[in-house]
Amino acid sequence: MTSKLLYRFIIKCEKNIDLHSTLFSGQSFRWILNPYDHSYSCNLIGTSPLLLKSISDHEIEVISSSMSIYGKPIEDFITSYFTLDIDINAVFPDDFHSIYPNLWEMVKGFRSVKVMRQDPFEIMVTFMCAQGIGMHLIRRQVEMIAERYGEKLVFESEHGPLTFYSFPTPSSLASAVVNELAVCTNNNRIRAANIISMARSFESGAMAIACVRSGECSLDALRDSLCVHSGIGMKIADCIALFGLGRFDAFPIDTHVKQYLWEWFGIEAAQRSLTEKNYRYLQDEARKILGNEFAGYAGHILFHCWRKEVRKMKAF
DNA sequence: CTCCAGGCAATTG
DNA sequence: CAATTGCATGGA
Repeated sequence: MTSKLLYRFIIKCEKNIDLHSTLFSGQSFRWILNPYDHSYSCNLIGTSPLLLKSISDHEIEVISSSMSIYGKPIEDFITSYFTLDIDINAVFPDDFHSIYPNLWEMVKGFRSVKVMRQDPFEIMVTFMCAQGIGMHLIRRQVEMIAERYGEKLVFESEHGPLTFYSFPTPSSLASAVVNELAVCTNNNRIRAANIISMARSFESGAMAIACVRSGECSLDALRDSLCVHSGIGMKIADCIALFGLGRFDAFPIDTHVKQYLWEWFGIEAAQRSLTEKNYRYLQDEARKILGNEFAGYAGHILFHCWRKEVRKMKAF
């Protein structure tokens, strides 16, 4: 099936946005970098492929065969997806730079990284694949899931055909077989079964309802409704809230966050293991430093800065 | 060879 | 409570 790319949009951003860092900062696992022209491409659930390219620090070129995505005009979708509506100056507390001047020198260069408002179901699946393995393997799993269970679309570009796979719908994964899905999940059958079970719940309504109400309820209540499902613990529930449900107050703590809470902020409890009690305690401590409203947004910028500047991690 | 990668759940002391 | 173990693979 081949169709032509028809529509071209230029999105203007008031603030600087670094597309590459944003798309490869560890929150999105399936954007592809096109080496020919340094554009980025992805095919979301039930949409036509999306091609993005930086025109300047303040402009993004968007090419799509459709005028809208998820029922929104492209401009509105991009603004929401990349949270261009969020004022970066409101993300870190006003006194942060004066309390941590040395840290701020390093962190401020990463403020163009955006936390995105991604699709809840896609985020659930991808972060359920992110347990105890490296970023490289996580990306491979998500790519394989899309190739095997998504819809194939081929577009003709000036450089030749480009093949895309949409992210699978909930019903597509709900009807998957454990042994076949496990091929895509690092041969981990437990993980595959958990994803199938979650997809069925999403399809039948329980998870969908939790998502619809996610903006109104407390963070604790939202996390509890997500943690009901096998394979979703507190960390992944917080990731779903932050990256998939636009809850920028959610503050997931993983090995990297744990490390910088000790190294940068001297929180001694961060040296101990992440038991449930300690996890909650560390979140409270983090909110004292980063505030409540954008704790997770700021935390992700710190996460990306830690991995790249301190750990010197090269992998996406 | 060992250790660690964006953990979770079940078991044991 | 806290600590340990199985789940799986690959790269440093």
